[in-house]
Amino acid sequence: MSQRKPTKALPNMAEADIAIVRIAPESSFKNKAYDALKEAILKMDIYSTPEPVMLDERALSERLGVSRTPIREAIAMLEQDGFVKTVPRRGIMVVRRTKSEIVDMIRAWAALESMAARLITTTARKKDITALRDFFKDFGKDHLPEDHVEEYSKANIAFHQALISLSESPVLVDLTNDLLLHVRGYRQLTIGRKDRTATSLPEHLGIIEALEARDTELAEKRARDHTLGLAAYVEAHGQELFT
Amino acid sequence: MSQRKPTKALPNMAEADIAIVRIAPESSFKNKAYDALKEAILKMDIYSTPEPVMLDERALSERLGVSRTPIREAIAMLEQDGFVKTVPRRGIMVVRRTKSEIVDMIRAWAALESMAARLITTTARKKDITALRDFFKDFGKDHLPEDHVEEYSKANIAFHQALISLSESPVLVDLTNDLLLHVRGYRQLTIGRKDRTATSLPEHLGIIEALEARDTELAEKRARDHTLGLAAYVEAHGQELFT
DNA sequence: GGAAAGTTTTTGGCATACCACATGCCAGAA
DNA sequence: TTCTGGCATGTGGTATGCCAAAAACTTTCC
Repeated sequence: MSQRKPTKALPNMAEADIAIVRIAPESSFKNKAYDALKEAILKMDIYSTPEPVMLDERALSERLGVSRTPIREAIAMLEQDGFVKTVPRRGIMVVRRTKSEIVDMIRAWAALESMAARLITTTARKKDITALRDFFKDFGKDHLPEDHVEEYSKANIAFHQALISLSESPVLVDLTNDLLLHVRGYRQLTIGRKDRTATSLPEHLGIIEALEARDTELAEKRARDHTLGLAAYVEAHGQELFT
Repeated sequence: MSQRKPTKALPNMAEADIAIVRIAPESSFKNKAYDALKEAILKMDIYSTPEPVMLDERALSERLGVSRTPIREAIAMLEQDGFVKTVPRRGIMVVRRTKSEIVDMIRAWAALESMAARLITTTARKKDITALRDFFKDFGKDHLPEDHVEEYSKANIAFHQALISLSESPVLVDLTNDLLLHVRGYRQLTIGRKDRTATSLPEHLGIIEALEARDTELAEKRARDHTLGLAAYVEAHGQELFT
């Protein structure tokens, strides 16, 4: 490897200064297809119909304007994620999770989030922890969460994601996001329920207080119990959602 | 779109009741390639060479005797797993993890395993818990773990996997297995170290005791602290492994 | 009529051809 | 000798076409 002699930095070409921006690498069709399909799957309500939702390679390739090859690669990736399942000569079906699977995922989420809380007590900055309260600053006596379920649900998700992020652990962040994507299909049906919403906010504040107090064990426990509470709720009341 | 006539659901074939198992769909080339490549990647020592290990689609397709298409689909899956990273027109490289990434993964593992321990105290059968001791029954005063590092390391992994399995949580099992696959490359270099091995076995026994006692909080704490101890160990002593 | 047999259509799996871009080598200019 | 542009070559990306199996549809025959 030859050393580059630091001669004159640039030849004195005045025109070299023209605004040249790095050209965009622009993602491949494979990745574009992956993103598009993933979004579509997350958006559709797969539990509203009795029979499973099927996908068709050729139809998709036509809809997206690319050939089947990148579509198939995207499908292979989605299958790794557990969003679809392809059966040879039958079709590609969007995976429907059972209630116990969802509960199981929420438990894993609880595990990861409690670890995040633990880490936060030892590394996060005070101001970042306090900032978590902002997600709920719009809610109060005259703006109750249980009266604005939709709005609260969004704040809820944002809070949890921000919380995990504070751990500065990429693995925890990624794993949790993956789990949330799978669970989210139900969230609009379960998290938002009035009876749970009422207890949710105080618990969140309790977690933040423990974090601020740098009480590792307490923060971990509160984070865990809060999310395990959701798991128990889904387990108890989610039956009607899985007709 | 033509309506599908709901004719008779099933013909009454009495002989359909004999134990016919769906004939093996005999995995596709895509999946075979995925398995083969995954195994090969896990087996290779990617940290021994300075420059990254590269894969070549065409070479692989020739070696495995299939076309590039299934190979590419397998690569796409491995990329989802985080084992490889493909850069357009440059190549496919086996991902090398940094020390902090490994430590991060071990922390997530600790989170999941402590949740598993928690669940086990409430659901597992006594005999299954007790059976966990068997993994270490060969070790004693005249057969010290620190003198049979390789053997102990295997028992160690088997123990942890059996432990997680007892939780009967597919999500915890899968997530942990994935993490272990990534961490394992280091395990032979770190877990097996004498100084840590000596403290490992007593900690394992401590976990088992807490499980048997159905002490949820204690079991969770011991499982967590044990694995966090490994994380701390790697963080402190693993530097030389990431030259 | 209706069921069995035959035919067409659908659908994912795979192979192959070609494309675009990154690199490296090299001849020719400076 | 050094630098520069062109060209050969390597590598992943994409488009197509064909195949086999399963499902859907038609025809035939009792």
